[in-house]
Amino acid sequence: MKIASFNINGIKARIEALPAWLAEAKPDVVCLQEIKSVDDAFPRALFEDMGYRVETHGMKSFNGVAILSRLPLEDVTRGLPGDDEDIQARWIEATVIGDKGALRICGLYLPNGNPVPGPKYDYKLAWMARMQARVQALLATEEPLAFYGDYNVIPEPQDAAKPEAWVNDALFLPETRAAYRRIVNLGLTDAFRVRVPGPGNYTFWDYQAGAWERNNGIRIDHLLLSPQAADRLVDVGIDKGVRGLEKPSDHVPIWAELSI
DNA sequence: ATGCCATCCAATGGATGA
Repeated sequence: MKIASFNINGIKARIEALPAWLAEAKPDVVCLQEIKSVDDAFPRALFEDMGYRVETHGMKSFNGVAILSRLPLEDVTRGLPGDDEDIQARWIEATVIGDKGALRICGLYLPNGNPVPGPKYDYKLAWMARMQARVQALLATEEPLAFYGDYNVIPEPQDAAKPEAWVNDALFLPETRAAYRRIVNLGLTDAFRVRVPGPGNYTFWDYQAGAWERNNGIRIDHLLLSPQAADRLVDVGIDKGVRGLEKPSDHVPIWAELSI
């Protein structure tokens, strides 16, 4: 199955670009971030008519995640465990039923965290600790797992065109990268990085200052796989061309083909 | 650079993003 992650920066603004990419890329499952819509306002029928089941976890104005799937979904849950006070819509899980087995997929929109220091950065680090606990709990099942989404983390200097510009940013601070490594080091595989070494692979280009035209990008959207899912990894890619089309998101889709 | 662009909501600007 081909599974993608795409931060669309608003479903209303991407009402043409998202279906166009789906028709071209034909993913079986897509994790969306920043739908910026309440569940009732999400244009479900548009995607159902294309053959996708639609599961949303939205809120007014900001954040919001969703899973679109042409394969059956079971046991959909919403929200990242660990803080009943947290009302931000950033986490959704579902079990996808493939031809050769099941995959538990978690779609996530990890907090940005800027400015640093401050409550937003504290929230980011606390959220990452909660995610670490959730990943650890799921890994105990020894089932194939996929954690797809916008991590708002630049893992290494080679993941930014200008790493020096990010040294004081919440996406690249040593404490952020260490928190990200604590998650990866539970035993997850960065599906893109194990297949494509080297610099120059980005998933985000700012709208400002001609970042796209200058290829001033960063790699912050990641596909992390549990050992049982990584065993099934067939191919990966970043659909970079989407960034140059009409009315694009500032992120582009990233995908992996798994033999499941 | 501390917001050059974009989005959303609501109001003719503010909050947010990365």
